[in-house]
Order: sequence, then C-alpha cells, then structure tokens
Amino acid sequence: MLKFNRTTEYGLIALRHLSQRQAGDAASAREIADVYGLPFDILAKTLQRLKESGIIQSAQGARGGYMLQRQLDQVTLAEFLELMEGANGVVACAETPEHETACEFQSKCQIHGMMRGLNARLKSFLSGIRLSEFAAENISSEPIQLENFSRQVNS
Amino acid sequence: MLKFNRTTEYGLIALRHLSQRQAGDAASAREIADVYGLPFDILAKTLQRLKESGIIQSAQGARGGYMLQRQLDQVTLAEFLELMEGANGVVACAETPEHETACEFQSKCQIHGMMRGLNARLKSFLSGIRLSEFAAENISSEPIQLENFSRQVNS
DNA sequence: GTAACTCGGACTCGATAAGTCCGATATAAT
DNA sequence: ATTATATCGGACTTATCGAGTCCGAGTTAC
Repeated sequence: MLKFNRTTEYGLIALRHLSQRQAGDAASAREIADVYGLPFDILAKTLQRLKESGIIQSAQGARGGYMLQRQLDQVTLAEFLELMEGANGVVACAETPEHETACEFQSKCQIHGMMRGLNARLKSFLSGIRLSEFAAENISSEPIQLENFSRQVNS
Repeated sequence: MLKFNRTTEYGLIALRHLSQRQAGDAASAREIADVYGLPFDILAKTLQRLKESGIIQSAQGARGGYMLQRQLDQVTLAEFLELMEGANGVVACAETPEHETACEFQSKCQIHGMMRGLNARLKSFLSGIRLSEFAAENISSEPIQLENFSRQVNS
C-alpha cells in the first residue's frame, strides 16, 4: 500500500531518539545505530540528509553528533516523505503539473485526471500527520538504555 | 509516497474500460491491451486475479472476455489495493496483529505502535475512496475507439 | 478443426533499494 | 602533536522484486 523504504524508517527511529534527549545533548550516528541495531553507514547518510534539510543540526568532531533543530510537530509526514523518498505520485504521471509529459500509454489511459486527484487527497492526508506523533509515548516499550552514551555536545 | 505498481494501474484502466461497456457486452484481454497499449500477458494475469476475487466475471472460449460483476461503487480502493498488491503495511511489522513477529530491530525501534496506528488511518483513508471515482467522466480524453471490438458475450 | 479466447506456470531481465567500503575532514581529550 | 571519535561524502557491490516474456493447456464459437 504505502511501504516506507528503509531510510525513512531509520529516519523516524532516529528522530524519535533525538527527541528524547535533553536540549543540547547530542547523539551520534554510532550511538543510534548501536542502540537499535541499524546499519551504521545507511543511518549516517540518512542523518546527513536530515541535517541538510534543516530538521536536525550536527556537531562535527569528537563528542559531536546530532540534535533536533526543528520541532517535530512542525514537520508533516508529507514533507518528511518527500524529503526521504522524493515526490513520487501514485503513478508516474500523477506528479506532473499537467499533461506536460505525455502519458506513457498514448494519452489513452484516461485515468490521469483521477490519479492526480487521488494524489492530491493523499498528500493532504499525509500533511495532516506530524512527526511528533511518532515520538509520542509508546504503549509497550522498555525505556531506552542510554548508559554511557549520554553527554553534552561540544560547544 | 504511495506508488501503485503496474498491475494496479492496468487493473484500474481495465475496470474503467469494462465499466463503459453495455451490460452483457464482454471485452477481451487482447482488446484492452490493444486499445491502451498495455502488455498483454501482464494484463491477462491481472484480469484473472480480478475475476478470482469476484470483481469481474469471465467467459471462456472464442468471443469470450470479461465483464463487471460487482458495481465499482461497491469496491473501495483499500480492498482493491490489498487484492492487487497484498496487505503491505507502511513498515513490515505494521500489518501484524500484535508483536507476534518480533521486531527486526530487537523490539527496540519503539515506533511499532505508531506505525500500526498510521497504517490503520491510511486504510481508513483508502476505504473512503471507491473505484467508481476512477471510472467517472474524464476531463480531457477522446472517446475510446472500440470499432469492431464491441460484441455480445457468449451464452 | 480451427481460430480466438481464458487460464496458469516458469522463466528472464532490469531497475533500484539496500548495504558495504574507503578516504577526507573536523574536533576534543590526553 | 597525537590519538580517538565524530561528521562528511563518493564509489562500489549486492540483493530484492517488480516487470515483462515465453509457452503450453483447456474452452468455446463458427
């Protein structure tokens, strides 16, 4: 139906993790990867993309890491998905403004208009969901073991 | 975001085509494939699946083909997608009833509950859309050329 | 009997998601 | 200054799965 790719999933896990830290308390990619058993390289790239988009900020060097920059209730799922996975419509032609790219099926498929409508409704739906919902308290989960991970970010 | 696969797209095109036929007037897989330039083999399999699910019915042999069986306003997009693409959740674990299959990330990811919630909301959204919407009159389209395709179904 | 269909499995191909590897740069602690 | 721990970022390999192809069998109208 709507299958998230891995980077999206990793990104949500990471954002949730960051949202649980005290302000000024950075978490490194290594830490997050270790806590959740995520592949480090992929997670690192994901965090970099989130940083480029301004959702999180980074501190380089030893004792560096990532911290939230924007409030998660200010980021919609629609925006996040578009950032992580690109603006893919329900069908290839659904994202184009008009029939500017001719329909692959010789403009005969006749469902183009309906697809664009559906796409707009879906985006509206996703825009009504904020990432803070994913960071809310969870029903069945043990507290995260932070142990010796927690510390202050470099100046 | 929510990218339909080809069979889903072909299925929608085919259903729209069938919905425009007179009652008792069957259309063959070959006809539909030719009209829209779709790959015959794939479309044929798609139609067979739609038939197995009871959305359309088939008539075998020469002059056979497919006709609608259910009204398209009785089929929701959620049902159709589940039929065509399987019941895939936003993440792999989102579709399982509870934590019956242990989370891939050692049950630490903590977003499982939220994912299930999102999945439920998405399904609700898709359940509010009926396939008849895709068969509605289109804005910019020439009438389909049926020519010598139109004929009666075998008894 | 033959042509035009549905039916259905098995197989190949290609795009791309997913993961790996490696080096460069930055910073804090010692 | 040296070392350890970070971000940064490109290039590459691998795995997965959607998409398409091929082929044979069964059914029915003419």
